[in-house]
Amino acid sequence: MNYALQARMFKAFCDENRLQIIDLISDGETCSCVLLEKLEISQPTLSHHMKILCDSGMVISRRDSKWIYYTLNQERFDEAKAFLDALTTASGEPPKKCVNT
Amino acid sequence: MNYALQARMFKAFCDENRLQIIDLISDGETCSCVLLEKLEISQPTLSHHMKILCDSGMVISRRDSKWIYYTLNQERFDEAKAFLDALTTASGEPPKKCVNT
DNA sequence: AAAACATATTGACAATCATGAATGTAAGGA
DNA sequence: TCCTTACATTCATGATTGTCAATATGTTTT
Repeated sequence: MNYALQARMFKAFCDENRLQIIDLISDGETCSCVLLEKLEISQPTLSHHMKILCDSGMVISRRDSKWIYYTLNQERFDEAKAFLDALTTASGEPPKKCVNT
Repeated sequence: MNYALQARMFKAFCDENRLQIIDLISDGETCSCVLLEKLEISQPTLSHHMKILCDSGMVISRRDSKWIYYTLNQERFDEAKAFLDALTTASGEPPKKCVNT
């Protein structure tokens, strides 16, 4: 099994600014300008993080004339949690003992 | 609120090799040598990943004479899942609308 | 004490990443 | 058409990361 996709998914959660963005968006659809107001980062940096969040599928964007609104993709978060559950559950295989006696 | 600790926690899940290690350990206490046998990485690289996993608190190590055995710290995984739940749940604050009209 | 084995640390390197200044693009208003 | 606003992209830079060879440390065996 290859874990590349899941590793990529968790990269969305590896940056404090992205975690704060997710937390803000979790309260409801949020405009870029509100995020920019609350985070102490530049506009290009915010744009960079939003691209990562959208590419990872965790966040969905919607354009309304000049503005862009973001929402959480709850399905993907559920997938992340389900993956963590599956990952940490014994998969039937008995734990192989140390190779050397 | 500061998300530095949580961002650090998720870094444990950001590498495919570490995800595979976690998956292997989830079947039961596992020796370094077994991990080294199953992963296609060098011994120093494995040691590096185990250090990250232990420092993040997700994995616990135990020495038995020459060998070191690893187990998952299930509590920490539960914390991670609980954090994801809290993060993606509306925190009461109504979503602030776009600053500009 | 010496050799063999298991794991950790150091050092070097290439790759990725977060950041912001400058610039580009798209949309609305004058 | 020009100007302003909102966001994206490009580019450069410093920091972090994953990797392995070489070496060190700790443990058991001979």
